[in-house]
Amino acid sequence: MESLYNPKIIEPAIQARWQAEKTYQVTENPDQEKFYCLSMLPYPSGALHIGHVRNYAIGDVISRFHRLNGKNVLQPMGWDAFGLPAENAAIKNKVPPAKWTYDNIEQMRLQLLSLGFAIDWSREFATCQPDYYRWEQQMFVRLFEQGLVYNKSAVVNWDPIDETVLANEQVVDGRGWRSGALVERREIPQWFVKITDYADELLDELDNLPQWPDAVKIMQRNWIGRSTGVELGFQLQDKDDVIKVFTTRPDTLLGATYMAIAAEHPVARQAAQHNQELAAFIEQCKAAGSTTADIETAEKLGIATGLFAVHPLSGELVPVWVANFVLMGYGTGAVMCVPGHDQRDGEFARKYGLPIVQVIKPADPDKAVDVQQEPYTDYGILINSGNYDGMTSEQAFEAVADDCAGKGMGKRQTNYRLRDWGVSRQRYWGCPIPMIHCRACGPVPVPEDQLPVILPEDVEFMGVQSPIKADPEWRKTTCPKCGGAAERETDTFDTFMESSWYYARYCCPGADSMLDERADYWLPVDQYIGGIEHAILHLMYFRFFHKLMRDAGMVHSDEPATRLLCQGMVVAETFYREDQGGQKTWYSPTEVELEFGDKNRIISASLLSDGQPVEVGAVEKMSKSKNNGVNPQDMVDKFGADTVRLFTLFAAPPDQSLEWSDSGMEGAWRFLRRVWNGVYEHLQSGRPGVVEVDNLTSEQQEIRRLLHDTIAKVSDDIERRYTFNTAIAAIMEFLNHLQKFTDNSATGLGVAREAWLAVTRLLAPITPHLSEQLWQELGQQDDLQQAGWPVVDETARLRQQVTLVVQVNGKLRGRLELAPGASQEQALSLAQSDENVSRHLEGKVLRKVIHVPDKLLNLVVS
RNA sequence: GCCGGGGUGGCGGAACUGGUAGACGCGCUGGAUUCAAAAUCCAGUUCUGGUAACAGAGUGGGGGUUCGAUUCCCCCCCCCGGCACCA
Repeated sequence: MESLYNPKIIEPAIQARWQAEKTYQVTENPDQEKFYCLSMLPYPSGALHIGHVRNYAIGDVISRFHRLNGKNVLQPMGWDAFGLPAENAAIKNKVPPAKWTYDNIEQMRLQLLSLGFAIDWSREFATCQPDYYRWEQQMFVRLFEQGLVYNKSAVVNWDPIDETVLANEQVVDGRGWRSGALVERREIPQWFVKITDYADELLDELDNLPQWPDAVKIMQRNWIGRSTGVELGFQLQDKDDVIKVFTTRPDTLLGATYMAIAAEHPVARQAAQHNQELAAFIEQCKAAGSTTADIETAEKLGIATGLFAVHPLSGELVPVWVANFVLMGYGTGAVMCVPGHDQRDGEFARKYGLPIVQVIKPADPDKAVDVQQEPYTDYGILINSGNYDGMTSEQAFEAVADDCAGKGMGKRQTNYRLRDWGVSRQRYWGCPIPMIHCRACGPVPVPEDQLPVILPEDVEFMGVQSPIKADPEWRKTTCPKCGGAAERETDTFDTFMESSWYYARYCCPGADSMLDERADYWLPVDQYIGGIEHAILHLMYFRFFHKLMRDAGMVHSDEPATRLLCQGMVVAETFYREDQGGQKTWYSPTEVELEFGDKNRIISASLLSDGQPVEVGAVEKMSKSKNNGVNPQDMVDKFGADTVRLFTLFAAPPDQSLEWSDSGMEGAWRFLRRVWNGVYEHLQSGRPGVVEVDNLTSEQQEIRRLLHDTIAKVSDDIERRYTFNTAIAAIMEFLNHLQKFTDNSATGLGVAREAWLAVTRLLAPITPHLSEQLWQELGQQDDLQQAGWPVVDETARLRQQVTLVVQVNGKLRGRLELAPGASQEQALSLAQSDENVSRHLEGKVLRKVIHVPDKLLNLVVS
């Protein structure tokens, strides 16, 4: 055995063996329990970042743990290859998006290989390959035929200078990021998939996901936002139009004093034809941002249309306003406003001097309410509501709903905040939407035998215009229905489409249909791992698509993933200098030297190159723009993959953000070297003898007790708790004890051998290269995989003594060592004879004794 | 603005079901080794007072429940993620 730990030699050798022996390639084996461990597939940006390393290190620990426990573990990898960055890179570097993407994949695959993940690479694919996306086109065509796909106009960000649609992130302070033009809201026809048809199931099924984080389930519940209420019609005065609204508070209906409609509402448009002021306001609304955050943070503005609607119950006339906080895409594009009992309606009414009427009073008569100042939004008792006076809100809800229904003015309805999934993108680098527009027949799906509609890859992509939109030849086709000249759809799919079913395709490489029977063996995913930023959108589409595939008979479970782990971001310190113009230049932490003052607080930072000071910024998510990223490849080259893996797992629990630390890396490196040296010295100490567990010294018993406590803790931390940081801490703690155990008798060496063999395997999911090497050095004939995960010897864990904490009035005053199972009387008399405890009891009366056996004794005195 | 998460020593974090706050690691201090340095090893390290034993304070701030609260409840502050075209 080499005396020095040298990962540069052992890691590539072991990786080469894994590759040659296809160690991690798996096939369906009905006789073996399967475990499908999936990490979210990366976007091939060109360089692996620490966030990827963290994600895949977590997945690898879980995969390897279950492999060691005898399961048939599938851990695949692929590439989320369509998307906006490839187009941006193409413009910048004058390289076709496809070439840029494939080159990046090559680089990133090498980086992943050097980290030693137990991945079945034979299943790899990129989502931009026609062999992949053709099945998603087929799915879309079938959904269209089932009526689950429809076309409607929806708002996009329009850049009037570049004449292109911008993504939300391409809009900076209301302007196009390249052109600087003020961005407009514009409506264009787009394709939608009816996810709302599955809203109830997506909501209710969350209760069947006990192993998903509560945070994710709560966010999804709120996102779907199911509410029950009443849809009401307000007849316009002297017109045929009826404005429909939805309300969850029909009990407040008599308090409705005005209505608000969206700028895009047909009634608003019509009214604007004879009202210049209104037309100008509608134009102004178009110029505002379109995201929910923009709308809800913007100042609430409105204007009267001059129209009045008839209140469905009172028959009174209420004014109709256009307001910037009502959106056409939501519900009916109109709301009834009850300023006495709704926060936003109240603010708006006070601002524009609209009448406020109280119709609910608190059930508690002592509670003072002045709705002119502050709306009362809770349920209560009805007042000023005619026949409904005196009813509770709950009773009035039913009565009002019934009465409106009776008059034909409304109906009970379930409403969702969730909107249908708009899948159209006006971009080139995406999966072509397989539709044909025929003048005679309207939209017609591409027949299945003509799929896939292939995206041309060898294109010049110099500007903002999509090459398939710019090329009249690509568009030209014939209508499958009438045979006449027709045009292809030139929009492409939202990339969430590809990432919604890749997990299933991994199960069936090369299948000549979307999926085949192999999917039944592997699905559902047993463990899914990815960033918390995907808690709503991706994970909702992923669950939705699984249900679509289930209803198409392709999969036979209701949910795609049984257990979910969301990891936090990777953050690092930032440093910058600001010039006179306020422009910040960001410096990499590697270029900066820190000076520490009193209590090791950072007092100043300076640039290594010129010695001049730099400002210390916030600790932020690693990014190119803040120049605070760390290249994992540099770290692997310097310390080896095992050290990088160990540090990223040790520095924080997986669901919290991870702060990068160079010295922390060195600590991880030091630990692995201590493990190596420990095995080396153990092997030098002589031949281990047989361990007879009934015939051990107390020291030998103690080290075995600590070992088996450690095995139990590490197993639980990895399998149930996912706290890899505490698992590693427990191994470190045990190593500290093991190094002090210097019993070189034959039995002592036997106990030490048992410990080293266990430590090697406990570390195997985390530092697989080191563990495999040490396993061999320890003279094992079988490979580590066959030996499996260490087994806990419960009898070794039995304690002779436990520590009982003694408190007086809740304050720690002493500790007692006693045999487990001691009674309260025994504990109390021992405690009273303790010097420090009795000092605090002196002159006091014992009022109460609280005894938690083998843990704590609290003496309450006065 | 709305939804979700977080805040504990100089730093990353631990305390799993209401029961010893600070495990483990980093950093720092002192010592051993060395011609010297690196590396390694040993000891110490929440704060205040005390040689020490020990005492007091302490988990973002304020209040509450409890024999006992980092943990449960109420109010507030700050940071992070998401908000439907970044992935």
